[in-house]
Amino acid sequence: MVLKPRQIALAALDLVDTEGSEALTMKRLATRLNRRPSSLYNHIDGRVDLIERMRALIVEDIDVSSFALKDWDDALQDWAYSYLAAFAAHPNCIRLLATTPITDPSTLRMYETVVSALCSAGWPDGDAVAVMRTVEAHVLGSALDIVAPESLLTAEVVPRELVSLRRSLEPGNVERSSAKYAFELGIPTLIA
Amino acid sequence: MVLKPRQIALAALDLVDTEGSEALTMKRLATRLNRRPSSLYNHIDGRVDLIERMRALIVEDIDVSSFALKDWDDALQDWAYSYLAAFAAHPNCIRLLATTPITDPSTLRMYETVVSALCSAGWPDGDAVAVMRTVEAHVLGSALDIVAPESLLTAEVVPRELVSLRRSLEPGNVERSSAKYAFELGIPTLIA
DNA sequence: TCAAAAAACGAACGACGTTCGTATTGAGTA
DNA sequence: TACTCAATACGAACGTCGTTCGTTTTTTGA
Repeated sequence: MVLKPRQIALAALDLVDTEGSEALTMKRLATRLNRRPSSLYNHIDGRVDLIERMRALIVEDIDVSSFALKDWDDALQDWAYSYLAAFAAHPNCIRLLATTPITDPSTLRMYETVVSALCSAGWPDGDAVAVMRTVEAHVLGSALDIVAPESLLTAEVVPRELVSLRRSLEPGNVERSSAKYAFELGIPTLIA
Repeated sequence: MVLKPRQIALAALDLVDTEGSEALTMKRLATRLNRRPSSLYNHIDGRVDLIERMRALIVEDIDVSSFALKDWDDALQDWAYSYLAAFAAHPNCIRLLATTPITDPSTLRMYETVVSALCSAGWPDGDAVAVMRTVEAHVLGSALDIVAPESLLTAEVVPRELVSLRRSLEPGNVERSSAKYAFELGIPTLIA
């Protein structure tokens, strides 16, 4: 049972999925792989490299095929949906990835596909990446909100006096996600 | 020269503003205050408490007065602008605050004001907080993008083959911010 | 002036990521 | 099958981090 970098990243992904992003330590990861922390460095370049490999695994699930088939606005919408779904499948990873500089080649290749399509559709060079990142920022924000509403704003910490906020945080807000989808759906039309 | 918690948070804010979020260590912060790390614990409860105090300082600059004066949609727009401006003034703090659970009372009070106004305007309890967080997510995403375009996606790491992406990342994309503002301006109307 | 409270300090702790030298494993070849 | 050499696993160690504790120093206020 030789250890491959991809297996390490998969184990890390599962670790974060099941125990949260703060559980991602070399020690705990090595334990899951029946190794010692130092052994992992024979396969990966360190923690940030590990996170970039996790990013690559998630980005694998993002579909960019629409850019070759549809108009830029429809394709952008498909991309946003696929992007959202891929990150929503690994909610605990979002904050981890959002705070690590992107160096993963496959992610950059995805960006290239999007920007290239936008440029071909007539968008100026400077604006194409802006459009893409605007959509991306909203997708990431939505993903954070959809899957982890209590991660940043929890009902327990809200004082009793803030009645409106408390009432709104009661568990009856699952329909928020559909609102998010509707909102996200409006993005491309808005840019157009 | 007695040390007050607010001064510590202000020093931390300046430290992160000038040297980046990774520079926020107790040692470096204490050095700026002519103290030793352990001394800080006589005034603050630890690192997360410190970050919450930094959040409070930034939230101070967010204006919610419109909710008492205007319709909910106009007020929401004013709030979003003010929110964006407050965070854009401290770009290096955004990732720090976005990854720390919110417990700061003044921030929660701001949320209460927003949600309360939305509820008074007829929004259902469950949806009010969703609307607010949707706008907030977009504001944070935009703030990250406007002030730190190279923080996550830098031109240096992009391989030579990805020509469209490289071309789009050349320094001629300052006008993106105006696009962001236009985009953000459309949010309330979109929700309506 | 002086006692009590507040604050600053050094030392120490455990956890973390990481490096290094060495032992062990495993794959390919004689 | 036996051997060789590279790949891999390992323990020990390092420096940094946040934090705690007991003690000393400073500040406060009566």
